[in-house]
Amino acid sequence: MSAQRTTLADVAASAGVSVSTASLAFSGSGPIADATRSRVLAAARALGYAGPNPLGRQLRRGRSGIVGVIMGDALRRAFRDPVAVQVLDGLTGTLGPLGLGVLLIPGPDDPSQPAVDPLLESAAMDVAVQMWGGTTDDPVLEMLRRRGTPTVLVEGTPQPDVAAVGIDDHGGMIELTQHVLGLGHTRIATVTMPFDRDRSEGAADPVRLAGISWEITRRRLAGVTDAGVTPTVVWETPASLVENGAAAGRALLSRPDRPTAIVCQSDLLASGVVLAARELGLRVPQDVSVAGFDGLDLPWLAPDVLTSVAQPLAEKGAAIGEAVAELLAGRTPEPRVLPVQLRIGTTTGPVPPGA
Amino acid sequence: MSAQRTTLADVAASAGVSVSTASLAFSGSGPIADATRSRVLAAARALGYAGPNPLGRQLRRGRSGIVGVIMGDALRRAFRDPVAVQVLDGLTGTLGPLGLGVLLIPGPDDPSQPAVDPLLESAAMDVAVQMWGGTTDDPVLEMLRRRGTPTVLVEGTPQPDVAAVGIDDHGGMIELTQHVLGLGHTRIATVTMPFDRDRSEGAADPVRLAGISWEITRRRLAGVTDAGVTPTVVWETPASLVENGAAAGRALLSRPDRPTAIVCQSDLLASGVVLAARELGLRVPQDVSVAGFDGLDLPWLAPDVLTSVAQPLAEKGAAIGEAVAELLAGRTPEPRVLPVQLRIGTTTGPVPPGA
DNA sequence: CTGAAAGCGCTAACAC
DNA sequence: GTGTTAGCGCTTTCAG
Repeated sequence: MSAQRTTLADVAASAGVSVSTASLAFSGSGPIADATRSRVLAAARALGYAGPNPLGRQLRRGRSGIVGVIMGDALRRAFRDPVAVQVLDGLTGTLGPLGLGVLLIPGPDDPSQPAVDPLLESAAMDVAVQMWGGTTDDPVLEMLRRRGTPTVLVEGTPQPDVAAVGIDDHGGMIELTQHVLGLGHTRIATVTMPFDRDRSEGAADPVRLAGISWEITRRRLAGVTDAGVTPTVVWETPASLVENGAAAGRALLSRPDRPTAIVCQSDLLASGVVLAARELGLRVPQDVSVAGFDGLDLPWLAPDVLTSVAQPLAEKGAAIGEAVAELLAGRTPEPRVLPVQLRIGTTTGPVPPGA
Repeated sequence: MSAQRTTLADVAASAGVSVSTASLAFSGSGPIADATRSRVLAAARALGYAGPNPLGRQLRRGRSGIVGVIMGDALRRAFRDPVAVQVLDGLTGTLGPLGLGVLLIPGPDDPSQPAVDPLLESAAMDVAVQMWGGTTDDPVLEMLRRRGTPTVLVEGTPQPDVAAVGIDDHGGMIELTQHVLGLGHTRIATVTMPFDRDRSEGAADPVRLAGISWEITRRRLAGVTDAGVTPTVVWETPASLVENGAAAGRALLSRPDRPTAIVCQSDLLASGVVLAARELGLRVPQDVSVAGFDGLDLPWLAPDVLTSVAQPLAEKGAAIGEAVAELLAGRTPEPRVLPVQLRIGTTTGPVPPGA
């Protein structure tokens, strides 16, 4: 088409005004005569000019209008997690009206990959959102700090210069565990989310338990132990998805010292455990109680309804969006901890008589 | 912290070299003495400079490194569709290594919203990907053309200056319908994806049928009719999700002239129909056959396996990524139509004797 | 191998 | 109301 993209200068020349005036015609801010504006816009239309080049505008303003969202996982896994998706939805809902766009940044996939996605070093973004916690000494947070990118940390341990949004998962987990204890269970196993980027799978030994670097995993596990339970097994999964829960369930429920209750760190994991139990011919909750965390709506588990701890997902997304807006305004948002709520379903019941 | 962000010029001054030399130290391209480079990098580290400001670089290069992905739906819905998610995953997989990031752009939500998301007018992007077809006279494509943004259209009708990636859904639908016909069915209903931004729900009358603006919906419906079937009912849904399929199923299967087979335009819709059938006490496929489209893995439908037309989702994502790369290289990628494959499951069977 | 200079396209003071 | 001017931070010729 054109050898040279048409610029605001071309439009201004064509309309017989200065560039700054032409700029005003588009930005709307600042005083400009209606007649002048429409003359500029007409010239623009005639030249096929679709509005100011965002790149020039961004450099000048020092703002890209982009919020980098670091998913807690490779995108393929992240998108399979309704928790991530619903939070993301709540977030985009508040960001959109602010004229901010979401740039997806994959989280760690496997240890063979670099620890931080290259986009994190090179992409333009005004604010970053680190979804899903973060690890101790997180290389992502370190990178962000080096770049001077204001950051919202979701489900992480509060840090000096980082905004925080989270839920009371520790408290929720205590409550959930107490519910299970109240039903008389003593042989209680727990299925956790990944410990670290290594993503091992299986029963965790004490050494491994001492080195959980995923903060959210550690905090939820602490909820179980702080409720006074020493799990018969702490089963680590490589990802918080149904199939990982199913694998955990198969393993735990085939043991000679089969637990009478399994407390899981997510609903997806828990529903996998329920499926595994059914598969093994065990009745839930008569033979084994299963509890999850998140409060998802899982219609395909019907007729069962998972006992779980509900977290306000859309509100969490909105809270993140508000924190982003605060940071952009140069303010420091207060850390927010959203409440959770124990929701008793049909998958937990009294300890079996014989056990 | 600093009143002024440190720039490449600061680093250069501190290292005692010119800005252009400092630039070379970071970009790597171009000749530079090792000693000089390390001196620059040391100075950068000392000043807490994390690398060139992307905004400056982008303006200079005329490239943002951003690919805008226009989801076919409001994000909240889009992310609930495994088809969209898996394609997106395949896409990011090929884009990542190219140093390109994905900016999420919501598609139309409901008619009360503006037809094109504001991001589309204002965000910087080198290429746009319009997922999930497009409508006739799509305002999105028009906007993109006006802005001069090279575009990849997924599942849309090929256009002069737009790259296209799609699947042979028309052919797949014909094959699927023929399979159903071969089983002896004559009372065949079909459940479609939305017709347009209005997102009506219910049996479509001839007037409405004549005005389907969602191209993908029209093409798949044409597959059914081109196989020689006149559906007893064409049921339009407001979104391609399980609950919409369930609603359709309840309605269609409660009619006096209950169809013996229901061909759906997506697996999500089809699985909703299967659930509705079970709910109504109908056996699939003994009482009613149900077929879908996409070839998703739907374990929770077990023990049923949906009869469907499988499309290569990850490959589709990769093909889109390749088209993006071509456009960025200034070339015009050939339109690509990926093959689909009929996959017969357990949800279709012979027409019931009495019917 | 290194430096000087030009300019990507735009906006925001500031002067008129 | 409108024009002039000065950069935003960087990369890339082009000389040296």
